[in-house]
Amino acid sequence: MNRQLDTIQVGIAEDHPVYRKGLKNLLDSEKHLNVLFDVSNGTELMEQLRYFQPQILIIDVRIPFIDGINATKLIKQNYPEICVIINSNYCDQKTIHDAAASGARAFLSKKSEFTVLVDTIENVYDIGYSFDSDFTPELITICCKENKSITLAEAHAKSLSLREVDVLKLICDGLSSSQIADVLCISHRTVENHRRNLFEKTKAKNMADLTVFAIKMGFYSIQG
Amino acid sequence: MNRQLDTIQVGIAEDHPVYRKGLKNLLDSEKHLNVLFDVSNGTELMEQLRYFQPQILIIDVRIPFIDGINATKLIKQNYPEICVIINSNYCDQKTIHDAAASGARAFLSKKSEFTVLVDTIENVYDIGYSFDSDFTPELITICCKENKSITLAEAHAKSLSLREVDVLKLICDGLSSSQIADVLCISHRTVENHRRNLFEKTKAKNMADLTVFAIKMGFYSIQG
DNA sequence: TTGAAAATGAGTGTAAACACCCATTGTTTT
DNA sequence: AAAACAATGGGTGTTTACACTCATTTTCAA
Repeated sequence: MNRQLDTIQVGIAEDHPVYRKGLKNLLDSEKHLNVLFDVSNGTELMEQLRYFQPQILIIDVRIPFIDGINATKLIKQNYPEICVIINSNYCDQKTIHDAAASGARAFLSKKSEFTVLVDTIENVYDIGYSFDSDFTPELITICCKENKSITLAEAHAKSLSLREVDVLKLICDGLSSSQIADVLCISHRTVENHRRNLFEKTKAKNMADLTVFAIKMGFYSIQG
Repeated sequence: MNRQLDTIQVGIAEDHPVYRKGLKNLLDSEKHLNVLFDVSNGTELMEQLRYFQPQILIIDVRIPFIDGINATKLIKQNYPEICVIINSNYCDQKTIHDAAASGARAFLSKKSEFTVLVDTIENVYDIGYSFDSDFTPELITICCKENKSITLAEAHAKSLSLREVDVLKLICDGLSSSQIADVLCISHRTVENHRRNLFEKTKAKNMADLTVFAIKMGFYSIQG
């Protein structure tokens, strides 16, 4: 493997802007790496993948709309040649196991050094996976087998449509249905329909409940 | 203030290597900013400060050995001219309050855009602090000068009564006025009165707005 | 101990939320 | 070509939120 000749195409899905921008710069400054795109949520990720297929994807577990694990499942089904590296702040057994089961080729703590990240990318590119010694062969088998299957419809049933997210954010801004209608230039009846669908999908009982959901899921961010 | 002529010296204390390295690069690439040092924990930070005193310090709340809040207290005592910007993943009321009370000049969410970070650095450099609109100048004065313990809610025009907080929490649980009345064994008219007072004191426009306030101020906690 | 504020309760409204029903149009999946 | 779904819009209701008015009792601090 002569890396001098190869340039590895990388994609980033990460919701913290500074981390994302910083990581993109760091990776781009590596001669053999090129960042094809960087996105802040799961929906954007799936959209980008329609047009750009990097060899390596670095995905944070907690990203909005479609989380890192579900995104990985989708990617394994629709773009099986793309290798996903799951990146997370938390390294509990469940997270790591879920990552492996979803089809990720590597799990990386956010506490890792940058050189470890680069090594991981190279390992995944070269031999297809990179799990550290905590990973039993069974786990690797799990991640390499195509056992888990998830349909796009299933993922979308759980996730919200783009328009629904627009409405949700404006609800959290404290706007009424008619105010939201004005902002989005649509009928207030349409807004009510979106809101109705939001209630159905989120199982929220009212606006307060919906707001808590939005914040919990990262659709709406407190403090800026 | 002609920023062309000034180069602001910045220090970084952040335990996540990739974030730290990425942030350093991003800041260094700004013409008017220069990163004097970047460290991964509180002990290293205090050691570096013996030799290098940046004008601005960006400190993560959760760093090893000496956490961000205690480090800020030490810095306020020993290097009062250094302006600390507290950076955190979590933006709950307690964290923000602790940051302000420890003598930090700004609080910044890790979900903020890089441009917001740069703006914050410039604001702190120019006018000495940068808190969002929830922080009144009075609160900043109290927290920074008198070092008095005060909650954000207390700082609000009128603080919330115990009963109002009870009602606020139940609103966030998604209960209607009559459901809250049942839980608290009072009339739904009383609940409406409390809710009315809550709107007055918080300047919220509706339930969604009120919920955002409750979470922002730490009356209601998301992380179950 | 007196007066302020918290906590309680109510009458009468209007506006908004929320629950059902329904349809059309365009895109994407199968 | 058919099925599924997103996004749009509407009709007709009931319930709840929210605005403004008012009063009583308790509690706590000046």
